[in-house]
Amino acid sequence: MNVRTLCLGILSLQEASGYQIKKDVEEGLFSHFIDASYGSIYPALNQLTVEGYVTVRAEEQTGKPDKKVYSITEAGKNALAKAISVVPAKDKYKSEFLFQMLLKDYMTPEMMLVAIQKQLDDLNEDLARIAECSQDENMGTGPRFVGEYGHAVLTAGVSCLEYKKSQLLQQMTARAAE
Amino acid sequence: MNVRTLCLGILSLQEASGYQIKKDVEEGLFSHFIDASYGSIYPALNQLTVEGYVTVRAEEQTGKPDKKVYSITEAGKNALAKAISVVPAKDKYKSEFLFQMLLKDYMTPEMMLVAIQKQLDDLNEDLARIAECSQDENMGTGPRFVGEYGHAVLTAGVSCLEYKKSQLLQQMTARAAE
DNA sequence: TTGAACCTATATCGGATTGATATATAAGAT
DNA sequence: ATCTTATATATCAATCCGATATAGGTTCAA
Repeated sequence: MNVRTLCLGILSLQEASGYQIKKDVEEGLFSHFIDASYGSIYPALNQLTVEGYVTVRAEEQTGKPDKKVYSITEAGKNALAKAISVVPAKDKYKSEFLFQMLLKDYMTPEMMLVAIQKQLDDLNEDLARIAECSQDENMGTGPRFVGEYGHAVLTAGVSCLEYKKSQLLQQMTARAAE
Repeated sequence: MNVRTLCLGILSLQEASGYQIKKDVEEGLFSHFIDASYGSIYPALNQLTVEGYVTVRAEEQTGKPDKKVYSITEAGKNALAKAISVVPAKDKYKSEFLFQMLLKDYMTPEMMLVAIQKQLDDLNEDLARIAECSQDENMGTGPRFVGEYGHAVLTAGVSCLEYKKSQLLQQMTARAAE
């Protein structure tokens, strides 16, 4: 799945500027399973415009720079439906944290605690974001599905790490008492 | 975390060829949280050799092509310890599946079922891989930590999807009965 | 027996993507 | 006054993926 399809997907839910799309993938419900940078979003929107899958209109704003608002066309909706009606590729998950834990013999217990706490903070931040999005009563079934899946997975990660953290703290105090 | 650090990490556990590193990343305990292609592994190994962080030796094999076995040096171990003693970057998770579910209004129920089943198969495949690795009694505490975390998260995903799948099947039979 | 399919092994390259940076405007804080 | 933060678009070097090329060896059924 490339950034072009990602943009079509977001624009199928609401028209938006490049900046807003970036914000959606950074802070919205999308944030915990999608990523894209300005360097890929802006070229993608330009290409989609040329291909006729989206239209642009410049919108003046008071107190803010003008923005280009992109809207999906019928051709774009067809292209989107076609692009997502495939067997999904396997999830990609990259974790610097787990890589560190795998090599924890090279780390001090203090550094390990810092890493675990960072991971817990990250997971709880995502959970808070999902909880916030779930407030919205008129949320569609799609976002609800994604939110529930995310909640289940993140909660399991938090539980596991809270346990690991307590174990580590016990070990550290035991060692300090010697 | 770049591919150079990844290679150093793997070589700190065992000496290996570029091909073996790729296999580890694809099928080993690493597989569900790390990814790297030949196109990044081979250049990384060459660079690490020049930098003096690894050494190479050619090894002849009967019945197989010769291989270049890479070993980590003391300088390499120091560089590794330094590289992983940092606050870890946030996990990156990309899911084509969740993107599809978010836009499920553009999909048929049949296609949705296919996607959910694919995701279940992927999760169960990872769980099986972890179970297989956990057989090893002399597994260090690092791999055990990672295996337990992976097990917790993946199991939660499977439970959630099994429920979603049963709900969808009910809806489909109900609709067919009309 | 032969050739199709598959495994080990290294290497390269086009194209996609990231992360950082540049530019511009304006609100709000100190 | 000046600093930080937010909106908004754009570009680019460095990195990385996915596919492909090459080459020798094994297995096994037609």
